[in-house]
Amino acid sequence: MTRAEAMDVPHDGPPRTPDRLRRLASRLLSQLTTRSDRLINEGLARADARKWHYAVLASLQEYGPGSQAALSGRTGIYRSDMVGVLNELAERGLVERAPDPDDRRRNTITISPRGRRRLRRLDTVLDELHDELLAPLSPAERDELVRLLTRLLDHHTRTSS
Amino acid sequence: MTRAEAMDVPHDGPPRTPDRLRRLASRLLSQLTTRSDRLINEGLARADARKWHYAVLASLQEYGPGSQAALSGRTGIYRSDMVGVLNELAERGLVERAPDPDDRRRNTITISPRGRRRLRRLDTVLDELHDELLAPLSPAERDELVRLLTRLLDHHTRTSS
DNA sequence: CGATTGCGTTAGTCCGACTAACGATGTACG
DNA sequence: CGTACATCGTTAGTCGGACTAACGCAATCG
Repeated sequence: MTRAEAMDVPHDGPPRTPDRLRRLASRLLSQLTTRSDRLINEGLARADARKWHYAVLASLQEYGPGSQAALSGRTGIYRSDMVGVLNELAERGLVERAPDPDDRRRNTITISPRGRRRLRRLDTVLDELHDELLAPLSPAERDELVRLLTRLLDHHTRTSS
Repeated sequence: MTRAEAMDVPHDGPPRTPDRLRRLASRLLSQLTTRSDRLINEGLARADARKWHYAVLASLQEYGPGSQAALSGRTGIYRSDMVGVLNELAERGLVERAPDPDDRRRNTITISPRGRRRLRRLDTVLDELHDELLAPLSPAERDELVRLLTRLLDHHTRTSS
């Protein structure tokens, strides 16, 4: 059945990926994400940052101070992991953690001036990295990709979360 | 700058995700992939399979028998992890592992008739799962998505691998 | 008041990608 | 020929991300 196709790859040839796999959207997603994550993580590491840092700073900048739980909701970072992220941000003076006077169970997290500067810096770092990530696509195609991904993600978050 | 936007969410409102994050292609990819992986893994688990099984079976079907190293190359599974996958497949009688007479360092892996049946079954399982995954998109959009992802993946595999 | 709920935190699980090292074999070359 | 080097299968283990369990403590509800 597929015996004929085998002729395309005489004996040992380049180890090509089966067609069935290459067409699989789920596989394309995870393979690409692996590469994308590596690219982004390495890029951010070079700037002494991690993507969680960016997520938290952006969230604080756009929606103002909030409790750790609130940040968790906005960023998608699990509250269990939030502790560590905030520790890292606080160490670097990008964020301030103060007890909330209204509800002493929670901390109020505030972005510092240095945090704002940091955020701006990370914005450009991420821009460059995404330029690399999306290099083969035209601006229109990049938009289209983002549009499609957004629709899928929205669907799967509303439908099961 | 983003001070104005804060007005959209008065005091505590629904924990909405910052714009900066929602537009980030890398973030869309990893979030979506998390969901996609979960969907696929659970679906395959219900059929007593894992995606690696499918990858190996498909590779054997399309390119014929091969050494573990060859399968590693075709499927993208690390050779370290290959052992376990092949054990699982062999346990289920989907695959046969025989020493290669020409080179006694390697095993030749062959798909069994049962493996072929299995592959056909998994084909339809995956079809259904992808229908769920891509539900919000029209057929044309699904194609477009696959096209875009493929181009990106190809670019990043040729360019750094 | 007591029961329940929400918050921050610690610890730890699970899974996928990936590295290191090893024994057994095969290949190249002085 | 022999020795150095490469390859294959395998084991063990690292690392990062997503996620669960449980706890103490403060607030809130009935």
